[in-house]
Amino acid sequence: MPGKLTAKGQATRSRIVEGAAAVLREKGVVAATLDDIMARTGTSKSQLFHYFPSGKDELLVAVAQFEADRVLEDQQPYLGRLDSWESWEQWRDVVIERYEAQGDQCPLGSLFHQVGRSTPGARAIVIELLRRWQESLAAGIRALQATGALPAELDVDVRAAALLAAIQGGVSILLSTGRSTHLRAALDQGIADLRHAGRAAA
Amino acid sequence: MPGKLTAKGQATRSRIVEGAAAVLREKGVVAATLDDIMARTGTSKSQLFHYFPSGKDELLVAVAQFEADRVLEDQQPYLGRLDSWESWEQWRDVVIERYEAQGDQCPLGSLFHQVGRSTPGARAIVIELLRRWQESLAAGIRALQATGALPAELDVDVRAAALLAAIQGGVSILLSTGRSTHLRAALDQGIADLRHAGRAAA
DNA sequence: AGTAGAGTGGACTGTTCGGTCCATTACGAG
DNA sequence: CTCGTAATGGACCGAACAGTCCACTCTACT
Repeated sequence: MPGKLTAKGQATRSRIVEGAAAVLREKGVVAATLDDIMARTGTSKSQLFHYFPSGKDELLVAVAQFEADRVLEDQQPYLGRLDSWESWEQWRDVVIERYEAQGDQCPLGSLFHQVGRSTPGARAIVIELLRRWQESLAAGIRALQATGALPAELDVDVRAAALLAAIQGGVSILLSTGRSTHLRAALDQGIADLRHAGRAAA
Repeated sequence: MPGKLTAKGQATRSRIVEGAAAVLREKGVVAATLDDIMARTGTSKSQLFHYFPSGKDELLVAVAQFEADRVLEDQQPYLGRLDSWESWEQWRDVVIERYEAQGDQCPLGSLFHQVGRSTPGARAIVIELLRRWQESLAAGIRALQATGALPAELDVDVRAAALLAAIQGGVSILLSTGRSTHLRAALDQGIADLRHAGRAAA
């Protein structure tokens, strides 16, 4: 990678990453070729290798990072304020809506099946994404504990981990089957059980 | 595909499927080539196309079916008898053990990311697998209702769907990160909440 | 204005890999 | 025995595609 990037260079680089992300979403990691990305971003092959000298894999990792950031950004307004049951329901709706709209094209899932195994850096990106996601959920649970809606003894980390797994599974099933039933069930049941834990303590 | 298969033909065909399955597990769907499969199964290219005339995709679907069957077969002894809390715990242990042993090589996940999108038949295989899996869970819950351990009003289908999603998510995270924390949390929390629902009703 | 280095274009290459073809051998039914 | 069909071997093909190279242009800094 070039040590210096001029303003123009920066612009081109991000154009490549964003365009590549779009192509990958549409065609899938396996089918997408460098030529597709070139066509989409209006760049030449030499530019691709100019900004990502070690080739496709390096570009893929950059896209992965880009997409990972977007996942949380999208939910942040809701995910960051899980301090009432109402806000949990809102967040639930947003998650479902987002993934239903996205249908069976998952910007990340496919990316990591391809790259995650081989590249060491890619795995770190997923781990970090999941960590932050789970941390937000945990913060939400703690917020409810603070208001007294949930008992203090509740094991926040396990609950957050389980919830995150449920979401991931729901999404994963949505990707494989095209149906959002399981995602809905997972979120509804997860929140319901949380509420239940609150009621049981009261 | 040949209308008739002699005994020898049958044997070769399954040798190919099983060998291909092994290769796919080891190298991943993307990296595995027909030559790898030929080498592993001691067959020639003409044989591959003799038994799977439409080529790699058709073979991949056959492998997917093969693997899908194995997933449930493995768990069946436990999954088929979820009629006490004890048996649920046993099943939990088996699932975790199985997926931990398997590590980050998922016979199915990767397969469907590759084939599921394109081939119509492949998606049907996953859907059927999930349906049967969820049905077994639902049967287990109903068994507990029958013994009075769980209240009759409990929505079996949603609970089973949520549980299935939780498992899938746990596995999916295990594949991406290499850690089984979330799978454990998902199973533990899922079963705990189920028990909770039983206690609350009593 | 000049120059070093960033940015860009696009032809070219080497290889990998799915898929085709045909020749040869094994087999099973009549 | 023998003829039709299944089973097998392996050479060959062509397309797709990541990656290379070099020539040319633009930009920034002095």
